[in-house]
Amino acid sequence: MKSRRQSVILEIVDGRAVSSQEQLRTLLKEQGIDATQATLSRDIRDLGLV
Amino acid sequence: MKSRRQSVILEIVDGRAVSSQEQLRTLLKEQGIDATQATLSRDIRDLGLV
DNA sequence: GGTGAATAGGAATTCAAG
DNA sequence: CTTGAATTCCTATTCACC
Repeated sequence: MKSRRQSVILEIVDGRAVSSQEQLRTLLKEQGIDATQATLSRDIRDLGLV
Repeated sequence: MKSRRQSVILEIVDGRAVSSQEQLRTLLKEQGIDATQATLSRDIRDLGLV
């Protein structure tokens, strides 16, 4: 689910500095969320993140 | 010459918004300066540009 | 020390497909 | 409308070479 994934992304980014989409991918996986780099790229754009 | 090239880069960037190193490369060429993407990447780092 | 060619690396976009 | 795989695009780095 997109909104769930995006809210977890915001939590992760809020807590620590994430330096790459692949790292974010790993952190999301630890939270039980699987997504590809393409999807994370879109989420980051949608959320207005750097 | 490196310093000459870098000062022209600063002039170009000051005037307009440059969105890629290839575009900068083209603009430099119009000024008679030839350089590769690798060199421009180093110049941008040296000049502290984004 | 500065440079270009080639390569690696990361991110955005395309192209089906669900 | 959302996604993953593949591709494309852009930048940084490596590896000679001068």
